[in-house]
Amino acid sequence: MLIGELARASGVTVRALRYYEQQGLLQPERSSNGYRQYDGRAVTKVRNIQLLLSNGFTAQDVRGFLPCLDDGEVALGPACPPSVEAVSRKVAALDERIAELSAVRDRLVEALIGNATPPRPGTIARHPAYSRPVHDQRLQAPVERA
Amino acid sequence: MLIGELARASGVTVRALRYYEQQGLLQPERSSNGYRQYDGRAVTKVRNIQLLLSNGFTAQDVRGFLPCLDDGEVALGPACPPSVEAVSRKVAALDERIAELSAVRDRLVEALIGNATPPRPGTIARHPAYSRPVHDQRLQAPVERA
DNA sequence: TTTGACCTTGACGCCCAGGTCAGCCTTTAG
DNA sequence: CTAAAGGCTGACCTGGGCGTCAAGGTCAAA
Repeated sequence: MLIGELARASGVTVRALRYYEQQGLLQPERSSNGYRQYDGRAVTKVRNIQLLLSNGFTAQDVRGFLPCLDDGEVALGPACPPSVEAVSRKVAALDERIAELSAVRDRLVEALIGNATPPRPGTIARHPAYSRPVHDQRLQAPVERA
Repeated sequence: MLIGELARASGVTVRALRYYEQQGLLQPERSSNGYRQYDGRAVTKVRNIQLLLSNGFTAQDVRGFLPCLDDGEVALGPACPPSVEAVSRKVAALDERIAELSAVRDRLVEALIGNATPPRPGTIARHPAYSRPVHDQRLQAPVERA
């Protein structure tokens, strides 16, 4: 697929795609006329890249994540100890970030509910409508449709 | 407390504090000599500001969050319907962001564990060491110690 | 009284993630 | 053959979140 199609499919701009490539996040093939050629997996990959970038990670951070987000074919996991360690660190970083945001969320919910209830750590009046959401949507798994 | 002390206490730079003020996120008192004077709650507030900024929110976004992060004295909650709605939207935005990051996290963990296990949505081989962390640290509640 | 730490307001600079424009080439449709 | 649509590179611009001087005021200790 060409760059414009990928842009539409993944919801980012053409400019952003070229920028990602310049940052080493994408390596599309080139057809004889010089046009970039992406395969179907790029859609998922680009969505994931954008997702990380829009959540406060830098392009360099994302470069670190990429080998594992790429897809199942990549040699990773227990067979590749150094990268396992690296990825573990990434997971830890993500956990930290998620915990931070969750904390802010909870604080907001507290503000919403406990009007006259000052934030007393320990026993917090919780409204059922604002209990923890599910957060279990799996990340875009590669959808080979091209 | 003076700006330098707040900076040390909250872990941000003096420059950042002045920037936050310029962006309308902080309104410290001024003593007769023109020095900024912060109270104890500022430490918490600043931490929360920095937390949001470093997680992809803009200063404008943070302005929207502030009234509820401020602390218990502020009139909010059911007594203040428009802001309740606004805050609800913020909570939703946070939930979305948390879900996104959680998804990335899970994908990474999958890469870590399921070496020869391609990402099959539904049944995913999970390693106990990489099950969901707790994420239940409450946000910095105001600690009046000054 | 002088030194040093800390404060003030500008103002310019930097990085990052793109936006935008210019000038040109290629492919498809009429 | 020509126009429209899409692609290419290069270059400059932008906005957000600060870093970093510059030039000076304030205050406590020596």
